[in-house]
Amino acid sequence: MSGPKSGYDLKKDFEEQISHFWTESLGQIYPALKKLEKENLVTQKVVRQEARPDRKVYTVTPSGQQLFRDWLEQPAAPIKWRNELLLKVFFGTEMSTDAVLNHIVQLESEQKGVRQLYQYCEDEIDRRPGSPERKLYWKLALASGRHINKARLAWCREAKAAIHDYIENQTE
Amino acid sequence: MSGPKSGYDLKKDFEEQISHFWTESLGQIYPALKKLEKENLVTQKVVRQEARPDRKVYTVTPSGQQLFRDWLEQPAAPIKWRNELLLKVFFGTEMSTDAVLNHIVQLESEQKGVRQLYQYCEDEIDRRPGSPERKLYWKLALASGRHINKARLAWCREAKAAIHDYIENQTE
DNA sequence: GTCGTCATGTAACGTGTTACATGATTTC
DNA sequence: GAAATCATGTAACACGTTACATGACGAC
Repeated sequence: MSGPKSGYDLKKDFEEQISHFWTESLGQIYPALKKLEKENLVTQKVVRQEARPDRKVYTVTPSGQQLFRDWLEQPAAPIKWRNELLLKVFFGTEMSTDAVLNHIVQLESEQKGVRQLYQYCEDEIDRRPGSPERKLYWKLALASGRHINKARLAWCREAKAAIHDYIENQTE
Repeated sequence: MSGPKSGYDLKKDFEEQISHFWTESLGQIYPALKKLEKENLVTQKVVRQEARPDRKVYTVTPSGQQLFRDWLEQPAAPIKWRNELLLKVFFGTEMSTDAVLNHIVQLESEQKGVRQLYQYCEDEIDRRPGSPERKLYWKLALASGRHINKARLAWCREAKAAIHDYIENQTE
């Protein structure tokens, strides 16, 4: 985000700012930067350091910025679903009800942790420097995660109740 | 799901039953079935048909079922996030507010369509034959989608309001 | 006549993760 | 003394999609 960055810097940015909705590994970033340089979308500058490996700092070129903006305005690709937990719940008939409940309880406690993380992140945004516009969009992206998180927790409650209901009607 | 199936059958099952949280292409399914057969987790049976290509029908072996059950009870892998729309919103500072709003409005109308689809699916489950247990888990998996859908729509409303708010405070 | 469905599969390509390799410095 | 951090990168592998190929049938 804004300003010259090395591949390593980018990875850290991804992790702390947008890991909630996007992940990228170094094995992708380094080759990508090389490719972008070949296409003149970024330029490289080697910054020598003492007692530390050289940093290769990249800056986006005007044509790179143009391409980025064009990409930004194009409609986003739909999300591809790959939710292993739901797949397992779907096949719940092949397990004991306890095993299914286990999955749900695990998701629930995981999501309770996520909820706290979001709270912390939102406070962080306020504390950090940045323009109101920057903060607005950062918060919006976070807010989406918060809504999804809430939805997951609501589902956990509902799912637990539905399974308990089923068990009771079964034993009657 | 239950009973011998061909690769083609599987693809259709994936599409109509679990496409909301899992996708799989034929280019994955056919090689996978071959591999599973080599490992004795499924057996193949060729069913000749007239005026139609032969069907290769696969049945899960006992050891395949055991492995499947073991897999089911193991904790699910966490979801990897790749939400292009949120990534674009996050970089909203590089676009006009209108362009950002466009993305949100598009998501909103898409999700309104999804909402109707979920309603239809839930009615379908009731209409179709199946054990109460089978229906329970199918509905639970669907319910998750419904919650997430609702969360997305709520976020759209919130996001639109936040951006409009920002615009108003800007022009003052 | 063209398109979609049934039914299989391969091959090319693109995407993404993980492990490995280097090597000094700092922290526990 | 071990592990994490800084910083780069490559290579092997695994995962996934798409296009292609075949060929008959039925619907429009």
